[in-house]
Amino acid sequence: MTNTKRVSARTKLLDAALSIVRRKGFAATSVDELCKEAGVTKGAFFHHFDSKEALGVAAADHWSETTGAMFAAAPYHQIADPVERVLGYIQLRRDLLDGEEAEYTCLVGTMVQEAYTSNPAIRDACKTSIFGHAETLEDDIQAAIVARGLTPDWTAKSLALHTQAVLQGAFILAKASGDRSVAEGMVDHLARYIHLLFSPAKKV
Amino acid sequence: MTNTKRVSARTKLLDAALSIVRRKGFAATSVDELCKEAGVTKGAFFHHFDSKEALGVAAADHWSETTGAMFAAAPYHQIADPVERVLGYIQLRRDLLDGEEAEYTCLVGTMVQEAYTSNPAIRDACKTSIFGHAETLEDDIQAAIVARGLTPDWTAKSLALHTQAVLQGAFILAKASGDRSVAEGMVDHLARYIHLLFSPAKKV
DNA sequence: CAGAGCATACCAACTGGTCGGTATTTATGT
DNA sequence: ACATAAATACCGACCAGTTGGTATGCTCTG
Repeated sequence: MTNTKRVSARTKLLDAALSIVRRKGFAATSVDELCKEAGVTKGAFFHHFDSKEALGVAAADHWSETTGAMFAAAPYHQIADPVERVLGYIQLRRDLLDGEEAEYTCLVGTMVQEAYTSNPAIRDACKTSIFGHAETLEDDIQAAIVARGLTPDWTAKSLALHTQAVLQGAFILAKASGDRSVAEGMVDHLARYIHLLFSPAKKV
Repeated sequence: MTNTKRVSARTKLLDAALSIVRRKGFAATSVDELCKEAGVTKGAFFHHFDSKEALGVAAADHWSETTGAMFAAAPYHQIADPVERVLGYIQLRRDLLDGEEAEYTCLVGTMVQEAYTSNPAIRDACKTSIFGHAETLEDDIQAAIVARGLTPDWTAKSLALHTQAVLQGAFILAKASGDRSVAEGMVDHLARYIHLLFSPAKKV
């Protein structure tokens, strides 16, 4: 729709939202604060977004796009064995925990807790982001099931969602403890679970 | 300290906080709203709590006490086999997902996401609640390790925390999707993981 | 000059918090 | 047992600052 020459105020506001909302939550983040961080005025804000709620929806979409592009370009996709590919994804998520300071958490996981009853539009945008990302894992998991000749009593979809649940939960424990390394322990358990599920040493 | 004959305003405010904060988040819950729900006035609020922040800390503590008492009284503790006892806990958590309308989520998991950078006192109270609850599982898991004669490369503590991460993450996915049954799928995966870890069919 | 992009000034509603006062217990002295 | 003093619990009007949102106008570019 818009051309967005240079760095538009809209993009700067969305980036500011990603940063501040992840730290403080959506409700605690004021429009003024967003504008100050982005270096624009309130007039610019309400020129690009009809309301603070609309900014929340746009931020969730923006999050889906940026993270989606990042995971799509990740090298783990080139691993031949589908089981190793799934484990490659989990290893990537583990590596990301050591990333930039306090920039490791998930925007939509944070927002949806505040919005799931009071703000359907934001909740739906968060839902699309989380479940859409899970779908990118589903094919690899299904291929892994076929490759190992399994006939599990669980679905590829449910396991893909389980990985997201573990990651979201790991973020919460990391935030509560103030120590990101505890999250690594959770991800290690997840990797071990995947390993056990697809291990040929299983019988009965 | 206080005797709290009848139903004191303090208790009513804490109960109101449990209800509203879990639905809307801490920042989006106003003091006025809390008072209205509790049926008391602002004077009562600031008589019992120095600030809204102090209410948040007290609510987290209140949450720890009520849920702690509930889990302590649960029948799964009487299961003889420690592995089955751990699975009994997970089954209980699964059953709770079908509980009262929108009353299945965790107060401290919601609050800590908003408070972990901006409010150390609340964050610490949430940390104590989550990690304290995890500790009640640790002994059973350790006993299970001994009972099965395992020498795992993971600790009872890390597995206890992993269960909490799965549950917290399951809440987020349930909120995002508006469907609590997806959370059941995550818990089932957790139960399967526990089963595989302590399964005697494992080798190498 | 038309319209997108943005800035400034402004507003009503709401925010957390204060303050003087009153009702209700509880503690104490006799 | 009873009066009284002293806390404690609670009320509700009020406040200054902040909130999301608006109205208007300037300034570019095509």
